[in-house]
Amino acid sequence: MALEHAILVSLVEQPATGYELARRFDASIGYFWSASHQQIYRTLTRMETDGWIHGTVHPQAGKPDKKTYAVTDVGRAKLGQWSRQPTAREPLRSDFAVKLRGFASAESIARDTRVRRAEHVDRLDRYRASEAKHFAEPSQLRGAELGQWLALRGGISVEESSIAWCDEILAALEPLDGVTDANEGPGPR
Amino acid sequence: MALEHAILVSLVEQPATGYELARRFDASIGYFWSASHQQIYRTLTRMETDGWIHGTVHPQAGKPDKKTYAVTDVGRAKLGQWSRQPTAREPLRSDFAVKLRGFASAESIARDTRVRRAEHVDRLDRYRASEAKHFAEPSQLRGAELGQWLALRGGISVEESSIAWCDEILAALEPLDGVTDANEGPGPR
DNA sequence: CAAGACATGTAACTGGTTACATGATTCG
DNA sequence: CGAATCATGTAACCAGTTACATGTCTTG
Repeated sequence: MALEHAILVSLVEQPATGYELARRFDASIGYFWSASHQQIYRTLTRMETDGWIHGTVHPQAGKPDKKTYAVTDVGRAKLGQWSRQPTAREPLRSDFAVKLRGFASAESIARDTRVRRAEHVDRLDRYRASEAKHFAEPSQLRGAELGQWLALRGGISVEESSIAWCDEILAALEPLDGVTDANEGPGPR
Repeated sequence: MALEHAILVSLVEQPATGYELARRFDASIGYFWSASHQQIYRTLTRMETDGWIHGTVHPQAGKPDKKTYAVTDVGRAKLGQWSRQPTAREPLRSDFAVKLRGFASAESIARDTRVRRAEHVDRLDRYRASEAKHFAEPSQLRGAELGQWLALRGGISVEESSIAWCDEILAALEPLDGVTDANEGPGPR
């Protein structure tokens, strides 16, 4: 039920076509809510039917038409309503943690952990760059900007603690190097 | 695709009935992979059909029969195979972060944040208690136990950073107290 | 100009959620 | 003894993923 609201948040910030939205969901808003372009198109259709957004078609010579969506008053109202409602607990689902708990192979866990660590470092860099660029003076922020900054702070916090966790795992696995098993010898990968 | 594997991990640790599993998914393994009892029953049926687990029926006088599931060799093999495969990135989905970013009402965000903070504190306490009880001497851990401990460490790390984030949000909102709006006056709740 | 990437979508499948069902046990 | 809760499930619906489709633009 919340993809719709994530789309509203994004369209309120700036109207967009389905394609542009899809790209925002690969970055920015996508850091907190992921969605594929297929989902987005389907949801946009439903939202327009329901009158939450309104699409304006721009014919393009030779190309397929573009349709830019903007939030209607109804949409704004729905978003406000949803935002004010208490948020339910957010259940976790981490394949990685399940694997770790099962602990079938120290080697593959170490490999996974290194990959994850690199991804987290990458994200953290981007978050920090974004913070430096857009929110140099946090104490001055109000309203929507403050919200954006706080969301970003959450992302930074998550990434930092994820990296720390990866380091903890790698440190714990190190002493096991070579000790663990027989089916990891050299060979094709 | 991973509920099955979470179930395998849990059943390897200790065979159980569907109901017992459902309760484990409210705690322990459920901290990393949530699932409702309906999902669990459905998945157990499929897993038995596929030969990953085997259920033994215990007739009970007056009560409905109990069925205890244990992992078969096939299941063990499947689990090992899955565990050794690289883990895909885990997309985030947080209603809370989306709301924060939309920032419709400082009041309701503060309320949500306080509730979340309390939940995180609660979990953190349980994790820490569990750590103290089961993993007093982490440097001695090996294999499955090490995995369990590292997973728990991840939980602790997530909770700690979530609490810190909540505090940051509350600190940023405080100066706005009373400034924000008109529709929050005293009244029934 | 053919091959690949970009831009925009539909359709089918699968996993997760919500609503309902049924009998036993406990408690006021 | 009736209401609430425990224990165990089925069914229908909805959201998310994967696979496919189609036309354009870029580039070697």
